[in-house]
Amino acid sequence: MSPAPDLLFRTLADPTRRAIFERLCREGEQTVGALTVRSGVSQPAVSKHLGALKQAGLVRDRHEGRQTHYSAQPGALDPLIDWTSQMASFWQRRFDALDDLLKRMDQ
Amino acid sequence: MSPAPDLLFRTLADPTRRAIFERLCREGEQTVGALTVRSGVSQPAVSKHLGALKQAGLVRDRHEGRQTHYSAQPGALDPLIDWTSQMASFWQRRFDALDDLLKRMDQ
DNA sequence: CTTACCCATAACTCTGTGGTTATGAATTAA
DNA sequence: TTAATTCATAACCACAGAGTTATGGGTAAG
Repeated sequence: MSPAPDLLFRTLADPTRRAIFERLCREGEQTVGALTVRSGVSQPAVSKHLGALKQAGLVRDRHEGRQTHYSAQPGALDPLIDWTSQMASFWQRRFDALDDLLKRMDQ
Repeated sequence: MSPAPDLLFRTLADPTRRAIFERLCREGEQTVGALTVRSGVSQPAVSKHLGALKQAGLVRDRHEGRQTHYSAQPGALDPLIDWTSQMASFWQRRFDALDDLLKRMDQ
């Protein structure tokens, strides 16, 4: 199996970090300074969160002069979608099996 | 917005706990003892994880004599699915807007 | 009744990590 | 050149929480 879901869950578990990612998804590319405003934490904290998001493949950075622009990398959520639908399918499969069993018992 | 995604992400972020949930999804209802075997941790640790999963609405417990049976509660993953598709839609919307802009500039 | 078993809780330890301030590197402005 | 800015890194602190062992409550078995 892919080890990807683990890193994604860990990275998105922190509310501050997830809020930053949500802002990048909603509002598009942002500089570190812009993200720091109304983030509730200091600029170094934001930088560390962005580093974590980048390592998880959730964001991309683009250097332009002395400022760095970050943007969301939506495709990185795919392993998460895969995992959830897989869990759902496991449940569905067992449900179907139970359904079959009940039908056969009914005969 | 629903505060649900936060609890779900936090709960599923721990590998041991997520593994327990995965086993319940794959193999169906299990007792605490059965889950402890090959979990890699002690029985009290498993109990605590099950408590966290229950509080997040991810599992149900059923008491039968002196043993407790736990089973996955798949519908609880819905907020996670909603959140991911919402993030994807934000991205898509901005992509569409950019697309429009480029089309208009092209005229 | 006594013993054995299953699970949950309590009490505690220790690591991971999110937060801070301080500082430096790189770039732009004066 | 000097000063001001933007961001990243370093060093440190504090707390959350995942793990452990010890123990007790409840149920089944002898």
